[in-house]
Amino acid sequence: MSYNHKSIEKKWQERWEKKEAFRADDVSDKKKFYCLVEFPYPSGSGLHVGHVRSYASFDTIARKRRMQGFNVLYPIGWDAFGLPTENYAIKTGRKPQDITLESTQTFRRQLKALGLSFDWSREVNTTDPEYYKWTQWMFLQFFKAGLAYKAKTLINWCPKDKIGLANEEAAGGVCDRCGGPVEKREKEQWMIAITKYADRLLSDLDTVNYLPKIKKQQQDWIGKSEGAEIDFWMGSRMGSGRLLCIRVFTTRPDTIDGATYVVLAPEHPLVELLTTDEHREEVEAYVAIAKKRTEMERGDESREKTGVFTGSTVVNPFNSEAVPVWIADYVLSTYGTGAIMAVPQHDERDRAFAEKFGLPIVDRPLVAIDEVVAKVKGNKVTRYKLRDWVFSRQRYWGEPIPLVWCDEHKWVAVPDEQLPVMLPEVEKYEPTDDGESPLASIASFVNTTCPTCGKPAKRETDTMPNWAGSSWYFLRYIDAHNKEQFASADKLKHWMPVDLYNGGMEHTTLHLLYSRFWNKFLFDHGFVPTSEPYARRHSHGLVLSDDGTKMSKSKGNVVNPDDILEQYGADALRMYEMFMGPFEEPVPWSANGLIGVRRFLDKVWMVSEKIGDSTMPRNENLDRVVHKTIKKVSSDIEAMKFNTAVAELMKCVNAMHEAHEVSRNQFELFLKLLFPFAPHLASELLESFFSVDSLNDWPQYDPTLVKDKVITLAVQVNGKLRGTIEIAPEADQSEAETMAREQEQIARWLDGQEIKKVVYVSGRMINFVV
RNA sequence: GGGCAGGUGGCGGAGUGGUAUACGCGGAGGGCUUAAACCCCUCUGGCCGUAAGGCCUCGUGGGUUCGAAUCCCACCCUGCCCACCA
Repeated sequence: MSYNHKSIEKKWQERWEKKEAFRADDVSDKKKFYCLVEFPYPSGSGLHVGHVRSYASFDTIARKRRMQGFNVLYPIGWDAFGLPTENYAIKTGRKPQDITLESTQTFRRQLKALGLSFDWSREVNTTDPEYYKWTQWMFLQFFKAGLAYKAKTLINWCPKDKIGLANEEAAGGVCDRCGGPVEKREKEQWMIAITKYADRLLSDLDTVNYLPKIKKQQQDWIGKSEGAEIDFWMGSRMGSGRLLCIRVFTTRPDTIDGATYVVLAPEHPLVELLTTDEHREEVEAYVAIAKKRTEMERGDESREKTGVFTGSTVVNPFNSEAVPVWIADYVLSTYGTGAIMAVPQHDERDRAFAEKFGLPIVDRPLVAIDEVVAKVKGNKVTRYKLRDWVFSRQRYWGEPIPLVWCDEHKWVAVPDEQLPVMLPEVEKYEPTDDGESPLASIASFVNTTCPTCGKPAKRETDTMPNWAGSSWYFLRYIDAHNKEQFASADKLKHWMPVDLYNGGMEHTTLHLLYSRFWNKFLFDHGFVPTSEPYARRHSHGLVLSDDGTKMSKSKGNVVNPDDILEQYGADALRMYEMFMGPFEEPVPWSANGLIGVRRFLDKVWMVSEKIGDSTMPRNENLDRVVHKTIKKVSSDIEAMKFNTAVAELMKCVNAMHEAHEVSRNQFELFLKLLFPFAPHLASELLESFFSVDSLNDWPQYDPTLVKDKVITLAVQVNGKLRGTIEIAPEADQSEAETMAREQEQIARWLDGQEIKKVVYVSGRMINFVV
């Protein structure tokens, strides 16, 4: 017997929309609960079943919280700037604005068809000028605080996308966007000094509740290490008469006595000066090759160590021994000082290098760190792996950076009242051949006047990365239509921090770190009330294709939610995605699994047809089942064990299905538990039998009913199961022992044996040790 | 190479010191039906046995324990993340 999901789901979605049933109150006596899911990038292909897993699971929590009397904020919006839309625009000759509008319409329709309880009145879109006005304003706060600076740096350059990448986006030497290899290129870029916050981003992890693996990954990414900088001086003056020194960074100053050579990164500024004439040719050839190597190649640890001698020596300041200076690409210019003291005895890489080039390996005693640092006049320093954030993109589809170049006043901020700096319409979206943004070729955009002196000036033509808009969207939800401020202080104070935040593991070191930093900066300047934006962070596992691989358009194994909604309904899809496996872990899609969940919902419908009247005597066994279900489902939702919560609901319905009669009260309790998982069906049945108004409380279990009167106790002999007995749970050992011995089966095993010990665990088992 | 998470029936997975395989899928048999679908009932880890019952089983091998999928040690394998960070 199948229920009509189409009419039921449509009816309730319309009703919720009309009533604005999920609108959060900015002023309320209720306790607030801010429940956040990462907002989607509205791609042309529509919603992915992976989105559904995250949104449906958190919808369950949001709905349960509302029933529990919380004032719940569960918002949604669009993270719409970025390359996929721009590349699609280039390919099709359409405007990114039009493509984005179309994609968001598709996503909105699909999300509404899932019956998710988002507060649609707070929808935000990062490409809306009313939104990016504030992204630009926040960038200017960084600029005014001296945290945004333009620097000529070696950047990761993707030759295919013609775009500079942050280190985080170029991990492993591969472009985060297109998967192609990344090159090094020198470029003037806007940078944001996230490293100034490295220590706080690390230590404040102690104040938040993140999944342990998320916390660990952030710690590793920030990569704090304590060490010392020590100068190795040249023994004699160079030809110019200057005395040179190499400053090395080491985390092991105590091993300095065993430092038998020094290594510079090929990009180190002293390479030129230290190379003697007879080694110049060799050194220059090596440096040229090293520069061409991608990070990927240099990062390949299995690769044979390479290097070259400069011809110079410096003095180990601890023991005054002369040590040779080498150049090798296993030393990175971007970490520490770009120079190391090599201690083959204590470092595997140094050892491999020393062995290959016949450098001395000496075993010498360790020295106390403080003693070394004092003797060699070094200084203790803390270094981080974290790099500053490359904030410029030579691309069209992003927020224009609101700065003006004036020859007299250098970089000048666009005044607040002139924000937003609107993204102009252009003919072509491709970056220019020299890699500049398409905005650079629009004279009417570029040419302006200096806000300070009024003389002719030029606008910055780079745009921001799409991590900009997503770094503060959770703040805008709080006051989405405010024209005077990004959000009012009162409302921020009411809602922040986010109580629970869910997203993918792939955003742990990008979005999550950036947005924490961004929020901390705003906090330091008095714009937001909390130092940390998210009190608790969780992550969901990928929904894989049924063959266990990632779903991808190119492989044609993408499951379209529209087809599922049509055939099985929103409740079935939502519940199946919660049932398919543990929330945090990747799980393959299974069409059969979906059918199983739909059968369960049909069974709920069938049970409704046998609901008795209120004069029926109580079926106490079924009462017990219902109250156990209340207990388990409640705790499972809190622990985000949605899969076992669904299993428990299934058990309950199976019991109701088998029972001769199901009372109104029993069924009502069950429907309340079902509501956060399958809100349409539960609402429909609640309305026909009871009232949807009854959804203003979450069922409480009766502690006496969740305890069984009689339990099955396992009886073991030497730890092996030999039988079971039915007994009261509170029975003491002697009762259980007597009863067990009466069992013929058990008596046989104990016959003629000397019982050394009896172990009794009340409610669990009794074990005879013979 | 390092870190993290894992390895349980034919499949997705429950169970983290006390009856291994909850729940779902799939499969077998039966019922309903003119027939099929839906639905309902029973069975469903392996081996031995007519049965009662016994033995084996949670990647592999050891250990701790009255008792181990669960704790410890070693090894093998898979996934994810990081990867020459001095």
